[in-house]
Amino acid sequence: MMNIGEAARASGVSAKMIRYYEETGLIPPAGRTGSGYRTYGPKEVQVLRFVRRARDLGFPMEKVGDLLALWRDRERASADVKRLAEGQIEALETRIREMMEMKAALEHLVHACAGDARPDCPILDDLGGRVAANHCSTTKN
Amino acid sequence: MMNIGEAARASGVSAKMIRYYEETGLIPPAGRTGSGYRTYGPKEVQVLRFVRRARDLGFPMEKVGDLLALWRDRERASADVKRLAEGQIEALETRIREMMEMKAALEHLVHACAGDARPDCPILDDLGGRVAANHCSTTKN
DNA sequence: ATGGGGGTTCCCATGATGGGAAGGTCAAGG
DNA sequence: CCTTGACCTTCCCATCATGGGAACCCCCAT
Repeated sequence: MMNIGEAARASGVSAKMIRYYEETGLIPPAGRTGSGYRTYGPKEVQVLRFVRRARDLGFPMEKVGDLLALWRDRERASADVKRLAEGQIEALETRIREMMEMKAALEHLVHACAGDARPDCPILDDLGGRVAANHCSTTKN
Repeated sequence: MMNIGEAARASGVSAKMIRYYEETGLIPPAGRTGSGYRTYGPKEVQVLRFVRRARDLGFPMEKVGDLLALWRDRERASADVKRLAEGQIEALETRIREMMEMKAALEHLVHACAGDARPDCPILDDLGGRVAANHCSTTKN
């Protein structure tokens, strides 16, 4: 039996987060020593590592809860797990796409900017809503 | 002169956010009518649109503040603006990379999961820290 | 018994946004 | 003139996941 600090080190989840997960019901309340210290055994540490890995894969806490429930349910269908994972892949794809659009727009602007000591700057012109003078207009035709 | 609702519609920034930007000092305090309503002219709306576009490009509020300062400074060097934009591109790249790694890991797991009615699931096995039996182990040799 | 390194709870902050309550204001129409 | 509905004001709370820190208690080794 380990205390919360040891469990944190063993699982890679900070003590702060362990308490938070418990408070929000993601994980069941840990046992307590007579003086109120939380205690963790190997099984609890495994749960924490599970949570850690799922979070590392970008699952929001709520989905981690769903995954934990499936993990505990020996009657589960692997299809349910797969669905969750595919949903997460889609969520990631959406965010990746959004960020790549931002990046592309920025690269376009950066490309048009001289980046020297002069004040003229198509980046600011664009942000300010100006038409960017003569530099590849948005309505290309 | 428009009130905050009209300015919100004209700029694409919600009234709530306009007040927040003012409160945090990102934009200067708006003028007020005798009865306390905030008033906005075309110039103020342009500032709001500037903020909106910069946020759409993923700049955090702090950097938006920097951009606004450069925008207002007619002595600026475009190199300074470009540096900010390039920094933002890097920030985006980092986050994109992280998410693509998550996505790749998930795809790997999803690929290995039958996704049927049976409970056996390499996804859960992996999250639980098991070695995934005989299915392309992590230490491939 | 004392000191240092834990543990415990509770509150606050982040970043950017939305929701909502309580109360004042404005404009249009009866 | 008064009502009504849409709008404004401020203030508080919630999100999501995480960290910081205060105040206090506990355990072990010296």
